[in-house]
Amino acid sequence: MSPDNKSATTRNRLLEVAEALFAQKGYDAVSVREITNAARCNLAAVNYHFGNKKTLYMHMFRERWMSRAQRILTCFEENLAGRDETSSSSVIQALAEAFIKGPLTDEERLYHFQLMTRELIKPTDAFEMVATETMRPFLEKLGQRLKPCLSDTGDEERTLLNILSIISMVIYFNFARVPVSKIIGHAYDEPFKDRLVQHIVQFSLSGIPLREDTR
Amino acid sequence: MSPDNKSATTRNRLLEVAEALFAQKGYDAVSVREITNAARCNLAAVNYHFGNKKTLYMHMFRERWMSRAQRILTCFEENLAGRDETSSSSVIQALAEAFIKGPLTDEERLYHFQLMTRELIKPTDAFEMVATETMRPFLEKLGQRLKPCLSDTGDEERTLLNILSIISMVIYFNFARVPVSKIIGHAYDEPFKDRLVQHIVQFSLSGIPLREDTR
DNA sequence: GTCTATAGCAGGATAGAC
DNA sequence: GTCTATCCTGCTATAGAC
Repeated sequence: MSPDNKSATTRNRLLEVAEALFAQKGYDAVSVREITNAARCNLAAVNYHFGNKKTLYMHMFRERWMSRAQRILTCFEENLAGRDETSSSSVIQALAEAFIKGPLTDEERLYHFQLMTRELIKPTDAFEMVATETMRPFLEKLGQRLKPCLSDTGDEERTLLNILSIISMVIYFNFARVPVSKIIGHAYDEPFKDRLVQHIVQFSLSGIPLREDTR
Repeated sequence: MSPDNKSATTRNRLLEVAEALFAQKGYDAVSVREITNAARCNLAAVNYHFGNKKTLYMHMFRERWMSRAQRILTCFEENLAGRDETSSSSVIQALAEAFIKGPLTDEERLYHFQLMTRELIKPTDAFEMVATETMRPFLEKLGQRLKPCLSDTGDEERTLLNILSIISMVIYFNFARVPVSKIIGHAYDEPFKDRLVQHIVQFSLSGIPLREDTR
């Protein structure tokens, strides 16, 4: 119930390195030995603290991934608080900034999106947890913000597709950073992130910039 | 050099089941035993035909994934041939249809995108191959088609971001079919795919549909 | 080309000393 | 709570019969 400091830090180190390794390599590609070596503790520590490897993964998701998602959501609302909350561009910019610039370090952000993308391709028990406790409330909140701005409020499916499309860009430009960097020819530095946010806002609001005669 | 039919079919069965299993579970989660059992052949067959597990994966990517990508590209160009090739909506619709409806069965399409997404998260040697032989030429071709329609032809980065944003939606709505189905409340049937293509075209051309006073 | 048998090793998990 | 030692299962890969 009240673990002493030493056990708490071992437990936390395990969660920390587990997140990094599971994100980079995927659940099956990481061995418990690799995790405990990286956390500078004994092989048996995983079983002592979490019972088994699978439960470590679930605890990692609950205690680290979901709290990060919460930080992003909080950042989104703080971004919005300082702006016109009823304008669609404010909402989308607040959203894009929370995800692409946001409160996370570049490393944290990469791991966060790698883990989520892995769950999207091959959902585990963690996905159900994330879907009900994080994604659904977030989609609801986002829907409430955006619906007043949308013209087709009657069509629930179209509204959802619009929101998911914005999310798809945010996800893509985060989890596919390595190949995107290769394609555009430079790294994800701060100026580029600013341009990326601007691009997402503009694309979401009016699509690609078209010459008048080619629509 | 000229394998008889029997060996060819064993080899092909191996490639076929390997693709399905690697796509669904990821490289490390699939054992050679599982593959050879599913292909109804012997454990040693993988080593006889491909040397080792890793080489099987690479051959699978080269012989199955890339030929599928080629079929999608061909479909894109056929879609385009029947329409106004200079209109941006034609180009985007041809693109979205090639990927979302296209020449693949639903199962093939799912595997195709799962494999690509796995390579995006954690690139292997296959990614380099795909990047140079498939993605780059495809981006070039797409760029040539779309650039004449875009108004900011001077800014290479903005052009790329626009193209990547369209691609991000196509990828997302394919690889995340399961969660998207849950969110929208029904399966990816043909009518929905039509609506999805229309949505992607419209979103790409003009973004979310806004009420006049909320921009 | 296909099979069986097995070498050789790495994996998750546990028992029990400290 | 942390460690060492160990069990046992399952893995990749290969040798060699057919």
